[in-house]
Amino acid sequence: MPTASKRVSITGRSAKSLRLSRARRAAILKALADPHRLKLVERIAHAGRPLSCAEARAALAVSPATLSHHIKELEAVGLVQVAREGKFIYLSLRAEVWSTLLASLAALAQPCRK
Amino acid sequence: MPTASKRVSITGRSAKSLRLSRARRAAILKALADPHRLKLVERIAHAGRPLSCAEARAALAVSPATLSHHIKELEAVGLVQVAREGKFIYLSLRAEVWSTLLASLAALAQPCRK
DNA sequence: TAATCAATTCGACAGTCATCGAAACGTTGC
DNA sequence: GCAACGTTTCGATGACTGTCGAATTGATTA
Repeated sequence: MPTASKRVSITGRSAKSLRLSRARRAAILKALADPHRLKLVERIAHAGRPLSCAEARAALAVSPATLSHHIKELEAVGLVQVAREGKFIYLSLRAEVWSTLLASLAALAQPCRK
Repeated sequence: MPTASKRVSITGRSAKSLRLSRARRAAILKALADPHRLKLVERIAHAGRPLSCAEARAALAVSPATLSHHIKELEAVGLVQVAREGKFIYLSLRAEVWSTLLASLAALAQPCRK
């Protein structure tokens, strides 16, 4: 089954619809599968504005090294965007990736809507 | 913040709504985070009927031992139900758990609908 | 009972991962 | 430049995980 539009550059900003391969879906799910990272994503999503690193640290209670690792993980799969401003960083959710993931999972539950 | 209804017995069949803790959500996501298991869940969902173990093996191309391991993993988090009929087993998706998971993830994306 | 087949369990192995302390990097302000 | 601070990288460690072959269990059939 040949797939259509291929604009999966992770940095694909001007997103209309983007397609997630099963491997990529699994990678995103793996990034979400850690309790700390899931909590972090929740905080970012609920904040409604870019989340500072200090806020992230307060929410997670892990060492700076560990937090940095988790942030890099979420950034690598394209779920979270990292903005740098001088010394500080700010985290925000990539809405297109998130909604595409949800759509993929929702479509999966359909009993073959062929 | 105290949580309401607590009917999370995994075997909670007569489901109205069930609540998933973050830990449980993370556990389910971890179960989905493996490409083989994700593919298996897709096949089960798309089949529209209980999937035989032979079909699962054909779809995954792993050893019986490995398949058994993955099935147990999916069953442990309550995503998949295993029905035994003599020598054979049949796999089906727990719709309530699946829809609850999706609802949790979807709610997460709301920018604090307070 | 014996043989056969589906599925599971048992080790074992290689690879991955979360975690941290310590050191390094980059920015800000003195 | 130098000190302070936020963030990242490095190295190590302990725990977990996917995988398989071999042995086992349990049900069916000869």
